[in-house]
Amino acid sequence: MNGDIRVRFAPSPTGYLHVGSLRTALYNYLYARKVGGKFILRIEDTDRTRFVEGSVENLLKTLKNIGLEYDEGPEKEGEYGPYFQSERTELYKKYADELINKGVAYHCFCTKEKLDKMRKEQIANKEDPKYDGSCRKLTESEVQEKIKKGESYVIRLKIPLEGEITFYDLLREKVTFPWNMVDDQVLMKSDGYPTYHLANVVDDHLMKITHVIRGEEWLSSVPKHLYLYRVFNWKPPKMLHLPLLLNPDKSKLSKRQGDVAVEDFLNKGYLPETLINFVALLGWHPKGDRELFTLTELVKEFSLKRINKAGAVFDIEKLNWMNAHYIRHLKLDYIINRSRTYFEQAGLDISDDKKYKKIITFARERVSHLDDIIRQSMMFFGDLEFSEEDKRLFSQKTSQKIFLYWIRELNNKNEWSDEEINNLVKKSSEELEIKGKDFYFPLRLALFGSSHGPDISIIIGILGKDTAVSRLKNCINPE
RNA sequence: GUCCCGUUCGUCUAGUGGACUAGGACUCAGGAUUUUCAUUCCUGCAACAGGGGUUCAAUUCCCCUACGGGAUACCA
Repeated sequence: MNGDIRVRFAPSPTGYLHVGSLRTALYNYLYARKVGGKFILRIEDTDRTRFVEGSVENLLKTLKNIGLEYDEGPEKEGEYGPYFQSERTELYKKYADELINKGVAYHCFCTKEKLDKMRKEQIANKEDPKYDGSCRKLTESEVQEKIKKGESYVIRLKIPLEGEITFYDLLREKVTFPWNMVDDQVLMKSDGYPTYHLANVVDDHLMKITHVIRGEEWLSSVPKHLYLYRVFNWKPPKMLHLPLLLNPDKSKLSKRQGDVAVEDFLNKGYLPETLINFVALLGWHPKGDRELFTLTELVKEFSLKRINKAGAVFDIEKLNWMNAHYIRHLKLDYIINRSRTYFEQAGLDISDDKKYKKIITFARERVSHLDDIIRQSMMFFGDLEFSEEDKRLFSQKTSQKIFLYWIRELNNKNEWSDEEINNLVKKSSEELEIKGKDFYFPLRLALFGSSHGPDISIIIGILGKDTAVSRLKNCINPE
């Protein structure tokens, strides 16, 4: 029905996928899926000075890992490619020339040094820092002469000098900017690459983008963009500027105050399900109180109208809670598979499937991100280490009695069910007349390495009879 | 500085001109369950930025102030 709706996610490859960008991508994705439109990925790699080797691959991988599939983009060519701006420079040049010919753009030969100096003086004089437009006045022959001499130049847009522009943002109704606040934007840099503003407008038009959904940091650039649409005589897309994601101190979410790279979260064992769910709720909320959603459910619920206007603090505590929830409630096999890599990294042997499964069943209740699952499982591998205090507890008569009793009983059989172990717990406690803490603490400590923890039956179920017995023997006093 | 955007518990948010004693979630505190730990469950703490209007009535509409954020690059 809305097959003509086309949205895009247009990151620049400067390192990693930021969680803020993830949210932008997600909202674009959700909207496209909701209305049956197309979701396009375009790489905005026009700044070669900030380009980071490998970051495109990284970005594609992260998008894939998180489960956001695009309809057109790198490695998935559609009708409107290429989807790398660096491969479209001829196009931008063509359109920039067109603007020059129309008289709405001009060559500017001002050096960076000159511009920096101008800006500093303007600030010192309490003027608005702005290009003074000196190259606007150059005649055609002056321009040609400078070009012939090999002077480097940029192409600037001739922004109207007075009046104002009003446009409609899907979130905030009317927004008005006075033109004298808008600078003569550089369209083509001296290295022959376009700036964001030109490339973005040209590509959005050529790629038939109908809705631009992006971060609020672009709101004040809208006048430039709309002016470009006007002088090209193109129909502008609808615009929607998302509120920013914030640090706890309310500044723009940044690396300095914690993780912001999606891949880092993924590596730490935050599940894609969590990240999607959590980030979706930062600045958007469906009707009602529900907050746990799968991607598919989000698509069903999503509506641009319910996006908030105010910035949202990225609260790691709530992320942790949600991730812990998913770790506990998603399919066990899924968590088992996702956890494997952490055990491998730690060099722990998980070749015994049954044992490994039991460990995950136990440990998933106690972690909020998967890389922590190792700390919760260590005690089932290798030898336990005990403090002096632990050893004092072991050497108590009652402790020794418990250990001897259990070694003897356990050795009667090779396979023990949970129920049998629980019965043995009861029986031994009664027969030895040792109860509560005095009974459980030494036993659990000897088997598990901590006096607090799961049921004895769970511990022995994971360790197996042989390991359990050998751990108990280890705590028997020599005399 | 200037322009633009925003403002409900500490945080994410729901909400409507009167049903609001402002709802949910996270955190925190207390309790129940559990031998202990974790889980689970219950209870509690906690907000409409301030000031003016409009109205019979404003958290909800308008204006101002304050505060926060964004932009002000040959970065995106």
